Amino acid sequence: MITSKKTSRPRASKLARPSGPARHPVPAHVLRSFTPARHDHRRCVSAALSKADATCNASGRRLTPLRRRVLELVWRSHTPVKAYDLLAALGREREQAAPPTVYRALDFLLEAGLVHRIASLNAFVGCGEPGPGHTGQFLICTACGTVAELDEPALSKTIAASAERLGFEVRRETIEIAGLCAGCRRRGAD
Amino acid sequence: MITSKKTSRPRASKLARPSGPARHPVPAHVLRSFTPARHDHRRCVSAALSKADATCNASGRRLTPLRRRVLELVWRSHTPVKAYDLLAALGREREQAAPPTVYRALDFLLEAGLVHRIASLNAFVGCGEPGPGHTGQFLICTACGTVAELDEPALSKTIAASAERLGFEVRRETIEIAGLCAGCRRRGAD
DNA sequence: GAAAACAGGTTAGATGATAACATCAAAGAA
DNA sequence: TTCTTTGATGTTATCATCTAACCTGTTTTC
Ligand SMILES: [Zn+2]
Ligand SMILES: [Zn+2]
Ligand SMILES: [Zn+2]
Ligand SMILES: [Zn+2]
Repeated sequence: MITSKKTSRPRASKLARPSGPARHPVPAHVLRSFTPARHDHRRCVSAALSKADATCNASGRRLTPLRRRVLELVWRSHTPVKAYDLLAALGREREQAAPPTVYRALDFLLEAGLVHRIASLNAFVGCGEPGPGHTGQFLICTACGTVAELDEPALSKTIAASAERLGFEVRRETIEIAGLCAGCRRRGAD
Repeated sequence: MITSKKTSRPRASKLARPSGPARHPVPAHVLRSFTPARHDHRRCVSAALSKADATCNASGRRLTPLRRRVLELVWRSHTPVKAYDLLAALGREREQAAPPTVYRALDFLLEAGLVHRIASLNAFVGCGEPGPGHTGQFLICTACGTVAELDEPALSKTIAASAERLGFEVRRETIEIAGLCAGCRRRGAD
């Protein structure tokens, strides 16, 4: 884990730019997702928790200790977490933990836009950029399990155009791309 | 169901064209999906079964009576079917039907590309255009439950470009767009 | 025909998610 | 403050989805 703690914000454009004519810069949190060995994950966690505090305060939602703890557990890695794994983790630190405990916390976090559900995996990941009107677009590495969240307006636009032609009104997008991340490709994962 | 059985193929272009400058024609099976009252669904079913026979023959797969029957049940509508509904339907017509019966049949049909799994619904739909290298892109009406399959190269291309920038190798796309179909919008569904 | 591969039956259980009701704490109203 | 309402969590039970493991019979292949 390399830290570089000083600068107030890691500059995405500095780190990114693998080659192509990137029309818009790759967000920092995406990069961190796919460089698990090379980043200080504690920063991801604390950033996520701060943002959660902020957005909940702003929207009048109550980020209770339990909910906050579940969010923290979700953020233990960039790999999607199963509800029952969360349940097990909770069970280790408090006596009372039943399925509804964790599912209710997850419902809250989903509602608040702090986590996303990965439908194709029945699992949950923390959202790196919580905010309104942001739909989940995910790259999922089948080798290391890491999930990176995209935010490609072009993608949504293409979908909107397609839907438009059929008179279809888009409400929710579920986009989950499975494959191999750069790291796993390099080390010849299958 | 209104029939109009005579013409050898329903003309997509005739029915479609809601307004826009459709860059490529909307495939017939997509249109049929979203006009449930206006098409002879028996044609969908028999077409699907013929194609299934053909592709299985071509690829040396065995479309056994059970598998064929499950496919037929999946095709009872353009609405995704739950595995346990299939199981119940099977149970009504034969004595022996347990979960593995239907899940194994579904696995086969998925493998053969004859049905798709809708991850966001834990359900299955028949594939209108079975064939290799074709990834699922779905529009799902939350009001009437109808699912239409898209095949938008532009969409895949956009995803590929995005993935490229991150060095990500795409293997499988899960694209499920929930919303309202034209019909349900007209009749003011929510 | 024997061996191998495959389809399906059968039993049991793992995993994922929710319903319904009880209890307690926080937020608002009187 | 005290009452009231709302919301968060505990608790129990159950439903829903999916799979492992083992067995039997049927095709394929040699
Ligand atoms: Zn991290
Ligand atoms: Zn990876
Ligand atoms: Zn039809
Ligand atoms: Zn509809």
